[in-house]
Amino acid sequence: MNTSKISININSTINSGQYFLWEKINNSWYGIYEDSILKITSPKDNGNVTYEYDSFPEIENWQHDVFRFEDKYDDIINEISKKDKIIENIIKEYSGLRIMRQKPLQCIISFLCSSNNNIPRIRLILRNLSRKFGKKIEWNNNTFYTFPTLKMLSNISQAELLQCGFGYRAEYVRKTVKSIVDQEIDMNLVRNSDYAKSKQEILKLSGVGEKIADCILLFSFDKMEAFPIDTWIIKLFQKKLGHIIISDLDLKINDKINPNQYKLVSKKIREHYGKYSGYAQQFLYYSIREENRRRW
DNA sequence: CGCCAGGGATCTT
DNA sequence: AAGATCCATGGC
Repeated sequence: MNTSKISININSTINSGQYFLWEKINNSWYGIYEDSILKITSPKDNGNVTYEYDSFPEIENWQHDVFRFEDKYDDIINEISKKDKIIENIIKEYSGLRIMRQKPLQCIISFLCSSNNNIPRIRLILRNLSRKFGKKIEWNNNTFYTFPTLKMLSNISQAELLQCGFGYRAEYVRKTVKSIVDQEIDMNLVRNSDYAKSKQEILKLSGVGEKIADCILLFSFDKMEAFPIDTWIIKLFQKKLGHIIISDLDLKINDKINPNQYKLVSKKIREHYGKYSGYAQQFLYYSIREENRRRW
C-alpha cells in the first residue's frame, strides 16, 4: 500500500460514467482490474486529499496506470480552460476530475452495453456478468468477482447473457467476442495508430458506432482527442455549446444525430479543444449530469 | 400506461 | 445516401 498527493478527486473520477465496475464500501472504493481488486481509501470524503492505494493480488503502483498520472494534468486543464468560458468555469468547479485507463476487453464490453441504456443498469449488467463468469476473490471480508477473460466470454451462451440483462445487446457481445477471438480486428493497430485509423478499425466491431468507438478509444486506447458525443453532450450543444464551437451555426441538430452529423460536430469540437478534447468532454459530461442530478 | 436511458443496426424511401 | 424504425430491460 502506498499514498500519493497527485491532484485528483476520487469520487468524481471513479463515479462519472467512464469505468463502471467500482463500488464504494465504507470509506473505500473497490474496482475490478484484470485479475486484481483495486482499493482506494480516502481519509476525507472528497476533495483533493492524500489517498491510500492498495490492491489484491498486489499490483505495483497501479494508480499511475489507471489514473494516467503520466498526463500533465495541470497543463492540460489550463490549456483547455483557455478555449471558452463554459469549460473554464466547469473545470474550476470540478477540478480533480480525471480520465481513467481501463483494460480494453472490459471497456469494450462495458460500452457495448451502454447503448440506449442508463448508467445504474449498465453497472448492474456488468456486475451480473462478473458474478457469474469472473473469478471469485475474497478480500477484507468482502467478496469480489473479476471481469471474465476473453476465453470465458467466448463460452457464454446467448441465454446466459440475457440472464445477465444484456437484452438485445447480447448479440453485439457475441459477435464482438467472436471478432476478437478470430482476430478480425487488429488490437495492435488500434493501440498504435493515430485517432482516425484506430477509430476506423474499432468500428468494425458489432455494436460499436461513432459514439461508443470514441468511448473505447478514450478510456482504454490512449486516444485523448476522442470526444464521445452522447445525448447529454447533444443537449449542451443545442443550448449553448453549438454557437461557440461552430460560428454562424446553420446546422440543425435534433436529439438524435446521424453518423454524418456526428463526424462533423466531432471534427469541429476537436478543432476547438485540441488534442486533449477527451478531458474537456469528461468535464462537460460530468457537469451537465450533476446539474440535472442524474444518478451514477 | 408511456417515457427514458453515455446508440447502433437494419429496413425504407 | 439520408431518414425512420426497431431493439430488451428496468426505473419512474
